[in-house]
Amino acid sequence: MVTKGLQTKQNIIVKSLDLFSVKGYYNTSVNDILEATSLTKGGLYGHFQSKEDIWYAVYEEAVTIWKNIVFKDVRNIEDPLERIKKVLDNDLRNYLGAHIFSGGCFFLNMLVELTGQSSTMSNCILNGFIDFSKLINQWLREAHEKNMLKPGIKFNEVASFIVISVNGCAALYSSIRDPGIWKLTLSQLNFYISELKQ
Amino acid sequence: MVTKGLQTKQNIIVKSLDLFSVKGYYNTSVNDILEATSLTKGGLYGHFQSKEDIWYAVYEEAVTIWKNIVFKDVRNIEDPLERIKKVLDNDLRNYLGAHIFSGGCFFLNMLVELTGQSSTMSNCILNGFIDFSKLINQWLREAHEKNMLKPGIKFNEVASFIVISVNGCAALYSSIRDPGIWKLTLSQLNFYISELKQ
DNA sequence: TAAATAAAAAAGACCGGTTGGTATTTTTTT
DNA sequence: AAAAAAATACCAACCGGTCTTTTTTATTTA
Repeated sequence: MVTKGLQTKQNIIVKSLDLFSVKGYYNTSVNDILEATSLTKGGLYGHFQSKEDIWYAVYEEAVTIWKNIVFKDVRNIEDPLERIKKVLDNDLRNYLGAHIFSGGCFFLNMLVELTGQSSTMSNCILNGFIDFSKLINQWLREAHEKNMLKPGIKFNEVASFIVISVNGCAALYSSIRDPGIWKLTLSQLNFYISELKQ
Repeated sequence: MVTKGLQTKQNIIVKSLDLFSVKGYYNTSVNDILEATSLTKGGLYGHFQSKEDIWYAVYEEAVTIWKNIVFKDVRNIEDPLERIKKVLDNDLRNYLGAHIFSGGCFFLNMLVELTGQSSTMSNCILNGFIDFSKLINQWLREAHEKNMLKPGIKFNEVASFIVISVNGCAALYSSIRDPGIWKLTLSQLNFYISELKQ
């Protein structure tokens, strides 16, 4: 059974996620969260010890949401390169382009804001990107072992470059808000991947 | 002759540029600027009317510095594709990789932070990126007119994709601080551009 | 060249409002 | 009736910004 308290806690997380993605962590005040949740100080601080604690809960929630979207209908794809293309399509079309978070990509926004401010928080984000890059790297190696790639391809560099491009897209799309941005990124990334094939 | 006041004003701009690039605009307090410049409230507000006014002056300064680095030894390059490569090399190696601003790329950091907060300030940054993209677009068209490119290349998409990738690189490099990041971006971007040739 | 003076620059005290966070009391669920 | 949840009042520190006074700088005059 879901108690009232857990419902409230979840609501704090969901509302804060939206606020953080739009206004950023530092420029979102605890008061903003109180307004969004119709709570008072006492009500909020009964569920979390600090604003930073809210952020960690928000991060976990964001990861869960992101994974559900990005890895949808992916694991069953045989061709590793097609698998990568599908993940990128999910990420740019169904995550970024679908405005899952009002402020764009929560992770990119937070990485940029928190770098140089809080190493624990920014490392949290960074590790997520590194894991994502490692997964693509692994799929590229799989493609290589199936003799699908040109010789001399550096998997880790390609994987990092893909993650980098996706994040650059997130940065510019959040600001421009023209679907052409993620569409062009998708098509150029597909071109780039196709040029890896032999 | 350079008066004392102009020296102080320039110092405020330089110190604020560094602070904004590291801590961000909102998380840099006027007090931080006072500490960095060894000024007091009265001394600072004699030169600028508001914190936002400081930001605009900082932006102008950052643009000047960036242009001087990125367009160094570029205009005299005949081959338009080599010209693009040189600009990217300057941007990633001599601007981003050389830590011209302590916090990484001032423009990317500000775009992410200010989007959704101040449309006037974020548009200021955005227009800079659009101009940069237009310039690359123009050079690509030049390459096309010299029959250097494969048929069917969409110049504006390629130009946007290059700007997007460079910004993604800035986001991740600021956080990871491993030169491998901008080096790999450079090499993959060069590969990508080489695949545009016929 | 040195003193006088006008103007520029900087100092410092102060303002209302907001920040994240705490402790206690009241209300609502179990 | 016990426990969980929420409300309320409060805190010191800090926010961006203003105003008046003092100090320094630059210019003029003797």
